[in-house]
Amino acid sequence: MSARKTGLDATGDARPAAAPVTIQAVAAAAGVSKTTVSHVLSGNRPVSAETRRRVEKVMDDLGFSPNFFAQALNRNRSNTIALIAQDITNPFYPALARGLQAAVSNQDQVVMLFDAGAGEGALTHAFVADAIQRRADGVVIAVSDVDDDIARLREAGIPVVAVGSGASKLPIDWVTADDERIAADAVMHLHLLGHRRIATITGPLNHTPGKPRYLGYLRAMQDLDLPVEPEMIEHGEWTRESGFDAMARLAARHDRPSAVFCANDMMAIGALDAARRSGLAVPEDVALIGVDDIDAASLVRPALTTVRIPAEEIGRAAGELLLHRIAEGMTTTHRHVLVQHVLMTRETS
Amino acid sequence: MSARKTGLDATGDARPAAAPVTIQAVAAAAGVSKTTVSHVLSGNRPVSAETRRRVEKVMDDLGFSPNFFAQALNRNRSNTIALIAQDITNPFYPALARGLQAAVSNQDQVVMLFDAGAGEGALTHAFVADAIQRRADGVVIAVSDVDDDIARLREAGIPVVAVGSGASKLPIDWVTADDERIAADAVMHLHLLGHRRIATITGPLNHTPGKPRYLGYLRAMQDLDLPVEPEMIEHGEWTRESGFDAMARLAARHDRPSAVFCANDMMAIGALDAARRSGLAVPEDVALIGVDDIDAASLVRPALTTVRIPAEEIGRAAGELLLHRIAEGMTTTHRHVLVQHVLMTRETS
DNA sequence: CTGAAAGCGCTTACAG
DNA sequence: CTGAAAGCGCTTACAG
Repeated sequence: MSARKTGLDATGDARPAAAPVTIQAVAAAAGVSKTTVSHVLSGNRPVSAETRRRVEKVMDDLGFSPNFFAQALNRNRSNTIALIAQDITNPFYPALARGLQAAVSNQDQVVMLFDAGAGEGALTHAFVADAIQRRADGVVIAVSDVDDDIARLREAGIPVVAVGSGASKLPIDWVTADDERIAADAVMHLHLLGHRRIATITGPLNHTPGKPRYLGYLRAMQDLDLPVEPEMIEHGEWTRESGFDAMARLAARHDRPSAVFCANDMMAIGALDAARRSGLAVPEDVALIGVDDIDAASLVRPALTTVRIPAEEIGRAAGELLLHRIAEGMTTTHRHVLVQHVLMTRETS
Repeated sequence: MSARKTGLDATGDARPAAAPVTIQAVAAAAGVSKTTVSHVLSGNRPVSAETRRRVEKVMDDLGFSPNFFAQALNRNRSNTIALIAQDITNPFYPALARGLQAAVSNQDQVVMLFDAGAGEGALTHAFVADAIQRRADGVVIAVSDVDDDIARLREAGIPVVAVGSGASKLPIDWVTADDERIAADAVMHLHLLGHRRIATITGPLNHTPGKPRYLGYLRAMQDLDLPVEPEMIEHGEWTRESGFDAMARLAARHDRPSAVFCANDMMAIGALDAARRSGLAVPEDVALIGVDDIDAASLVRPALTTVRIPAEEIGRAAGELLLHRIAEGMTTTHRHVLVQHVLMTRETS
């Protein structure tokens, strides 16, 4: 660690931890049984107003807080939801986490965060093991290609909802954006603006969301009776550099496109640089549209037109699905939610 | 929720949850006592190789996984660290979370995430109550002005490390960036480039890090024997708009600065827009430097020179401090870590 | 409306 | 090297 310590300071008072007060202590002080204390706590059984008041006062005076583990051991419920995220450094996941927290916290659920760090599947396996061992009430899994992990969770009897895995072959609750429609809507938007020669810079085609966004482009072009030309299809790797290179190639053509649908914002920002480098004005010479609405999309000049994926809402929906599933238990029916995207028209189109 | 459901599909198999296998069951199947099973699990007592092998095989066959709550109830340890973050939507916090996870996960600790959602203190109080109730082994608190919450945690006997609270009056472990030096180093950088007329756009001055960054500016100007002129000090609110406005005012002066230290990147990006709007070339007419190194800093054109705060390292340091504190118990000495920032020289200076 | 007692699934002195 | 038993702090039939 390249940190420098500034040494110690010794002003602190070190009170020993307060004596842990148990339900037993409360019962004694209130002159009732543990049973009764437990019931004023849970409300599972009527307690006379007078007794209740007395017990509550004692709890307050003693600062009683029921032991979470003892409760969980009895109820066999952890009130904890695990979120396994692909890469928390990607703003999509924090927003997802926030929505999830919002949806489940009023049910007294807390979220346990696992960040796979954009790494390989090994970490995810470990996280799933943790979630099982800690008896999570449910897990939201926002990592792709993890059917085996999902299966393990279900064997352990833990409800799962997958995010962004319309791709999963497993019967399971999931919520995702409609990537194919996102792409189609982006193309429609360009078409409405008068563009006919529309290119695309795709992501990797073997995975979600690269593939559905590509298919959406194709579908829209066909629906609009626009010719799909192989020269108008460039492949990127989600990165700014790959977007730059792809756009440079398109710009160099004598029959260059008048508009480009980029499958994400990073590539679109790269494309923006390349366009200007090639002396093309945006949007006059080429219009550009991305997907995601990352922070930088609105900070860049000209500000990027893009399709926003409501990550927070996805998190909220995932939380609601999970709560349902927890309440219902495993059944044979599964819910799927497609969350609505929104077109953010800015300056590049 | 503005989502549309696509209905249900009914392909799933709904295997009932596997019968929970206990230590008792393992003991029976292996022909030993629970005591022995417990010890092969914990390694707290020698077990003959032969017995150990047999028990381990049974555990494997039965898919035994010890009940986390029963363990926690006995050991009085949750192996859980709570992270209370100001606003997980701000990229600083996810990076912090990642560093924290990295530091504590090899000690079998898991992180419980609480996102205060940039909201007021009420939520933080609730989170602290949760952390206490769930018997977190420790908490990292990355919210400012929460001395009362910190006090409650200490009363409950829970170790705390604060992030970014050099400001706290409490004797406590903390880790933070050296905001005053960050500002001073930024000014030094501009000075080295030949600038003498250096302005600043500050953040709010009543809090960390607005105040220390302002003080660092003052200190550096004095150290460099540069005059501190009130006209060269503009106050912003961390936002892009406030940066824009502040820069517009500076640009309008006949004695405008040749360089501006902006206390964060958002304001610097606003300043960049304003400078160009005023017909000033960056960095030829005005040089600009920010703080944070948000994603957009390198995506904007010209790319923003800034000072990077290593959030992930802060998280890692906080995790290490916390682990220490958990191991040592409350003592009267406290550790403080100042994490090293790094100058990212790009195109605006 | 209230209690005594069994039980949740582990760990850990105590004893051999 | 191994076990029987008490105990961690709750919840919940069962009984009154």
